[in-house]
Amino acid sequence: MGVSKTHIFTTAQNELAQAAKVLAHPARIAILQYISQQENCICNDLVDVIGLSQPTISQHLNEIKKIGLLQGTYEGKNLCYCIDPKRWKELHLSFDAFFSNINQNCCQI
Amino acid sequence: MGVSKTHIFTTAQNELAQAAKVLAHPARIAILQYISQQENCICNDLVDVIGLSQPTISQHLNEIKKIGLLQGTYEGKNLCYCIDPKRWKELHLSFDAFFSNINQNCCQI
DNA sequence: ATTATATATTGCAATATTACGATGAAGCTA
DNA sequence: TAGCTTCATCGTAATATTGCAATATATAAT
Repeated sequence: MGVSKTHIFTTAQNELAQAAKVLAHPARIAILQYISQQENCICNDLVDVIGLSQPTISQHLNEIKKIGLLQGTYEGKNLCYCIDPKRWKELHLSFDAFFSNINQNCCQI
Repeated sequence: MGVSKTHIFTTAQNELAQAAKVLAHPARIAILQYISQQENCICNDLVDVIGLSQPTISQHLNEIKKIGLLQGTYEGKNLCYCIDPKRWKELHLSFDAFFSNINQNCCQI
């Protein structure tokens, strides 16, 4: 089989899992960390900074873009990728809500 | 190739990605949410609550256990799985630090 | 128009993940 | 002991992910 049974879970559960999946690769963590620290940036920077090939970086950027974390505009021949701060904040809140919701009294030993 | 080049990233980046990978499946989100709300729980509960087979639940629990998020003890024939609140807090802080670290001035449009 | 540079897409190979039936191991109950 | 319950592990099939070479596309500069 190998297919995730997404239909048996809630939308919120699927969305959080989807977001986590984007963060579930060190290259994408590194890319997001780098981008979030720049005034602007282009893909070619990332190839040098991260150390993966240009097609691979492009694919990772695409994954990040899929969950709306990037906003990009062409400036001349260079593509300027930036974090969408609104979406970033949304995800921050989602993860925070998930981690905040825990019963600390669960069978302590 | 298909192998993640973990060696070109920092330990922190790999660890955060590894933690995110555990959250990158709706079943594991659901399991964690369920367990964190219970005083204690057994795998058989989860099979009914989540709706996946017992071996699949067992595998998911194992993934969650790998990053130290579960502490479990046998109580009679039943296994009592619980969240490790210390580890939970650690991960909460890691994700929080990641999301807090953003330069909001990045080329806004 | 031609060339150079930057990014996207395609195709493919290697590996990882997801899921479950079958089976095994461990403990309880009678 | 025999049967039952609970959970882990094995084996296997389907699908997803990761990575890159090759190639395509798009803009800039000459």
